[in-house]
Amino acid sequence: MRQRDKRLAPAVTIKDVAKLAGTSIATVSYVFSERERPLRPELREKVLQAAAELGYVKNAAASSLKGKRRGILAVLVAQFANTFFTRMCVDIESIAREQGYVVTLCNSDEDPAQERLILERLIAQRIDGCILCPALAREENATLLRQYQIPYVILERAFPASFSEHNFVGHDNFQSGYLATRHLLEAGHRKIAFSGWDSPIPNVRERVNGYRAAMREYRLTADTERVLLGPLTEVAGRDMGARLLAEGVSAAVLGQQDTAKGTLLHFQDHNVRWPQDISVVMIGTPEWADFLRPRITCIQRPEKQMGREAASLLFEVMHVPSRPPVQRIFPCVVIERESVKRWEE
Amino acid sequence: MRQRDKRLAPAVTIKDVAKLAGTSIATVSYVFSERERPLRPELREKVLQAAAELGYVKNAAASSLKGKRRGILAVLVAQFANTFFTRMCVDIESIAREQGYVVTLCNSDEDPAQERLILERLIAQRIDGCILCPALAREENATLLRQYQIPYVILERAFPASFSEHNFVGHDNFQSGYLATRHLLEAGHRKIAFSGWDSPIPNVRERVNGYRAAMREYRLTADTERVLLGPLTEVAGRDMGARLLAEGVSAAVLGQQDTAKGTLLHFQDHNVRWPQDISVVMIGTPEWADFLRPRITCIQRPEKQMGREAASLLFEVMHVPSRPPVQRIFPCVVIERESVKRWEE
DNA sequence: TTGAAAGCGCTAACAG
DNA sequence: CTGTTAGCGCTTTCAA
Repeated sequence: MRQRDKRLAPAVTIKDVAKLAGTSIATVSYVFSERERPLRPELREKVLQAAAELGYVKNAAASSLKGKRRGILAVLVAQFANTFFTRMCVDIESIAREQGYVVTLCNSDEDPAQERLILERLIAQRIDGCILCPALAREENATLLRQYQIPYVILERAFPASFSEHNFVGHDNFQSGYLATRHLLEAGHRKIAFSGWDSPIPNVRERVNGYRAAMREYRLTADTERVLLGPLTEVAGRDMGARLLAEGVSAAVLGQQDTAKGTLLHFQDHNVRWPQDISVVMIGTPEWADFLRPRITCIQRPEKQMGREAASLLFEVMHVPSRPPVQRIFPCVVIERESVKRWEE
Repeated sequence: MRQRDKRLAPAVTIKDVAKLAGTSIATVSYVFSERERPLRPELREKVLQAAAELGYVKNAAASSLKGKRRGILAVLVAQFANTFFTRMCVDIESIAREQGYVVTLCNSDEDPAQERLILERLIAQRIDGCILCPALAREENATLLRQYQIPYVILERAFPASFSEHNFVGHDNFQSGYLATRHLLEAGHRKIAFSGWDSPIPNVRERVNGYRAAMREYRLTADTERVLLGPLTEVAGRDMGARLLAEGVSAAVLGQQDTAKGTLLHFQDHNVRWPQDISVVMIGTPEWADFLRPRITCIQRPEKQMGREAASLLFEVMHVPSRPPVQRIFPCVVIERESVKRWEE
């Protein structure tokens, strides 16, 4: 009676079901548990009946108290609205669901303090596992996960100093820069610039290294290199567009898709045509690229596979927490289109 | 000792903290509870110390057992990768975080069965509240939330038959169709088509109604109306592009952004120029529209405000569950650009 | 086959 | 001020 005073009727519990079915709570528990236990079929039926009648749903939180899994996985990314992440998340989510987990998708918005706060909340929820794409690629918060013994996988952004200490899924940034540059070199270009995000994250730096390596292979010395970096904004990208033209290069690697957007908008607004005026290769495959004509030659990262891999690696870690960390790096491919023309000196 | 046999060390609990601080578990509980209780400052300090030393984090699941809130809010959308939803989610998430909640973001992928499964999982987690954008605008699953007394807000897709029975936040679909059409009519167009998604969702139908209403205001009879609908794919959109041209209209309302993408790609690939060859107004503001030249006149929906409103309405419902349902409909605005030319008969 | 009962980690009377 | 204790809903051992 006192309970009825509350605004909400209390949720139906195992006890209510047991009473209605005329059995004990243990029996009800077993009916809804994964663990098998011999049970007279008609009793089982009665329990199921009663549960359906009352609309019983097992309380996962209570269940977790007794050492059962919580049924929650977290995915914490740094740039929620970035399609690169969104695409991976879609697959992570569907795999997790197949395995009976709900996924909590959070956004640190590239802010380590925010990320820390979110992780603390997630730890308070006693999540079963976490896929983390660390804000600004900072390691400190990953340590939290380790400290609380939560199985986790680092996604896409590695910690160079302790690379092999974490489970990791990412793509080969070096290779993406290398492939993009080599593609231009093979087309005869020699004055090639690289533009991208001037970030604390090693990813773009790795791409720059790939660019440099390719340049070296063609015996191009350091003084021929042109690396333009700037903040992660459209405006900065536009600015890089202008600088790219001022540099007088015949080709450019657009090394990061958000800044590339600004650069290409600048080109478009100033009647700079590709590949006539400048040849370009972009790292990434944002949706807006579908509208560019001529179409842009891109370096494609295998987002779907990466998402699937991150999820299955997480499950492996959850099953065998003592497993030594593994790192899985995915290669990229060149999607050749019409933004590169042959260059004859 | 037996505990140590497990692969994972057991999480530190209130008991461990109490022991180290040399106090009772009740005291520890109060230190970490929102409820105030007079407490000697130095004791409080000792508890905090001990907790920090052990790395104690309150178990939200256990806490929820005693009627405390769980600290989880769910957002379940039908099209996870659609920027319209993503943008709203970003704001919902940040508001929820301010209030101390973790947001679980799920994707039903426009499949009611999937949606039901997810909702059951969420109910099992005893989420504190839910924002639901129902797959195919079907009502059946919203009923689940009501049945389990979970505070909820329906987002963006209304149930016409029982509109006022649910808390709702959405934009004015009728008005968006109306404004788009009137904009074209005011520019002198009379042969105007409407294209969009042939969906079971009332939203696009409402937009069509808006289109019709505007046409009527200009004394255009039903036989001058041209409504083209098709599936939610780029290919279907391209097809609509071709049909739009075949219809010989001078202007079109692109009533849904995913099909609009196909239509505009078709135009682009067939050298159909806007506004020279056809004037267009699009409902929606997808990111790719930034690249279209001339720029497309759009109907903008206030995504940010809608997200914030959905979140705050949910909090209101959570505080006063008995509150009669309210519906909040947001108006749209015309963002005028260069895709409409004056039409002289 | 089934049930009784002892907790899981935490909250909140209630008693000192 | 602070500690004791009875649960919250569920799992699982042990006994019947």
